[in-house]
Amino acid sequence: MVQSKHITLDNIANQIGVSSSTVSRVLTGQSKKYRISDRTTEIVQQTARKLGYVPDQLARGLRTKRTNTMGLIIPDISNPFFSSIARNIEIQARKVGSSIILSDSQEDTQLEIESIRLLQGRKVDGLIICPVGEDSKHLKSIVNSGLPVVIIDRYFPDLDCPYVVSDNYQGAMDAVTYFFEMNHRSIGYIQGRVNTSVNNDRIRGYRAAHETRGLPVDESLIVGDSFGKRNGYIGAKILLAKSPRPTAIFAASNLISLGAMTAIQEERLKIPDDISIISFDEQPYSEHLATPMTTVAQQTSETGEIAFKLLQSQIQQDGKQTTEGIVLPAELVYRKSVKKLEFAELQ
Amino acid sequence: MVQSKHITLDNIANQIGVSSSTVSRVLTGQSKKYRISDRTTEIVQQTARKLGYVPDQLARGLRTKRTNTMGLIIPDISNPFFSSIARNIEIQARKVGSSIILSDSQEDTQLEIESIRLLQGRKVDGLIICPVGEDSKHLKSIVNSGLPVVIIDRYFPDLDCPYVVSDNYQGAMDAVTYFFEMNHRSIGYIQGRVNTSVNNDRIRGYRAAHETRGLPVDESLIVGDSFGKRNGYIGAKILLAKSPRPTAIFAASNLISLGAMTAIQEERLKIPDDISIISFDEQPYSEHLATPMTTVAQQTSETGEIAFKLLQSQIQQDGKQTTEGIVLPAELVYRKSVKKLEFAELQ
DNA sequence: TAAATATGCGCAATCGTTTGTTCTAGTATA
DNA sequence: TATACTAGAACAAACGATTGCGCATATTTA
Repeated sequence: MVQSKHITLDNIANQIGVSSSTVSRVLTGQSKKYRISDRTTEIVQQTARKLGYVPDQLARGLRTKRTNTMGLIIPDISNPFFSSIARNIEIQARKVGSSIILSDSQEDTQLEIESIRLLQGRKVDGLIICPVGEDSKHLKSIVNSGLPVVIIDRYFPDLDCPYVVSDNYQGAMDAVTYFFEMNHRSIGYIQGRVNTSVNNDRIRGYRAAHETRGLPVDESLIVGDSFGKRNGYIGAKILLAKSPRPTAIFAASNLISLGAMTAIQEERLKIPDDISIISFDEQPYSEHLATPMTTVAQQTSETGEIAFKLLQSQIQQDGKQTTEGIVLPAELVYRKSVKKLEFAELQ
Repeated sequence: MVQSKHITLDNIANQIGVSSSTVSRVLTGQSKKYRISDRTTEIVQQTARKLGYVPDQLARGLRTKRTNTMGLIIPDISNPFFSSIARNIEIQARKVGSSIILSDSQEDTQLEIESIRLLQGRKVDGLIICPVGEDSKHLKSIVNSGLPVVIIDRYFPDLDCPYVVSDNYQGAMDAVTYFFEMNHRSIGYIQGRVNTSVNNDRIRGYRAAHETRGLPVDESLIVGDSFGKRNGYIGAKILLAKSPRPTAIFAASNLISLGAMTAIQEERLKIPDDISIISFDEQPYSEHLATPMTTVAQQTSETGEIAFKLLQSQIQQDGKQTTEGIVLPAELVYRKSVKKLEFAELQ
């Protein structure tokens, strides 16, 4: 293999005595358009192949203003919910020859802002962001700058930008309604980060379910402030210490329920006999848990695919967005973590 | 905000009446070296900040031959084992201002090869690869090309390239030995992709544990051919159908054990009463499973961090690698999925 | 006071591609 | 035979940043 270093268009051009522009045109499939002869075309292609030419995307991007690269900013890629989305974005990207630059914002708005800067410098064609905070100032400024952006998992009412989210309202409503149907009346809610759309919508669903039944919401049953495992643990500890103890817990994420389970275990309580639980986020392991978990499943692979396609079309239309937002249904997956209370058990 | 479009060095230079080279030198912190006056330095910095200058990494990379970008090729980013590694790589990268281009090879060698090409074109400074197949030809050719590469999770004896792997041999040995200590004698092994170093080493450990005890290996107890969930399901089905049935199953990955659990459930068997199981890969949910799972824990975050640092130092030393390979211990996490057999239960 | 050195910065080439324009033959048309 | 096309390809200017070298002044040294 004569792969001395890096083969450039000029290398090829010199090798066969044509100009680099000719080589470029052939290799980008513009032979016809620029009337390159079949013979020349053939020779160029052969030589390129023989030398193992790989076009320099930096140079190309510099010239064309298109890098076929997209930025993906995720709060925590190790969370299977996000990594599943990421995977589907990557798979779509590959299909059209795009690459994904991954940025883990570590649930930190400051890092998120830094990531945006970084990715802008890398001249990504567009950005898919799962924003971490309540504030959308930095997002607004980048959307205004004309860079195509798609938001996932969250949305901001005052931000004019396409988004893909689950129907968190309906999902929470269904879950809590199901609790009601199983005769639960005291349902704790371990929420995620407050003031995010995800959380707001789920809370709204939680309240709406109560309202529909004409039941008041006990505000002291709403605890927590993050989507992490630790918060699940703490939230459950608090809920379980109340008396009377709530009979059910609604956990706002897979990590929250994991933490909650640890707390429940520590208190030597059994699911669902002592406490019922429903968790947002279906996971491969949900059915294999000590008590198979009733969950609210979000469509992660669809989220990824749609987000990418939304971004793509936005890029192709040169930043002009046509779609407003897409809401994907969230579906309750029934398992064993909710007990049907007999009326005798109710206080 | 006067962020018309993209601010370049020239924009700044014109604005304040200096040359773009001066601006460049100031902004890259070379004022002293090139004797730029404090006054000029100050003005340049202010103007750059005011205009919101973000250096074009494409142009910079084209000129400097350094992109501060690394490629990461992973078989399945939605697998928490890999996403955990990916996360730690990204966190390290961020610390030094590097970006990660993520490529999901979808367990397909062909896609892996494509990914390598793609990333080469994007002029990554280096590559971290978790190779999917048994073949290392394509890896060898890229290592020879001088591009810094670090292999993770696997290694190839004939490939001169730094790697970071778990001590799969020891991990498997410990697991199987523990089975023996609990009086198991018939231990099924649901293996992953054959002929990968991971699998080879685990098999070696499995065999060595037998050998140490002077016990023969029943080859029919070694089943399976992939690290996926489906294979776990099928493998378990096969093992459970044998008679006499093995008393224990060693699952070569988190996904395999997940699949195996489904099969075990279908057969209406209980862990550990009817069948004991140990799984490779510790997961956040391991302790919350129907039967808390005894696992072989790999150090995923360390793997990511070390891999990145290995790559970094290789890049800084301009491709000359000094390290051979790093083996991280794998630790048995004891839980409840292994039953101590009474001798009466042995055939 | 002449020579030497220091200070502060600009010139212009370069990285590898793309692309609008131009150039040169050969061929067709009038 | 002069003119007009056409085919085929080269020229050269970008894109934005970096960097070796050079060029003026200003200051110091002998």
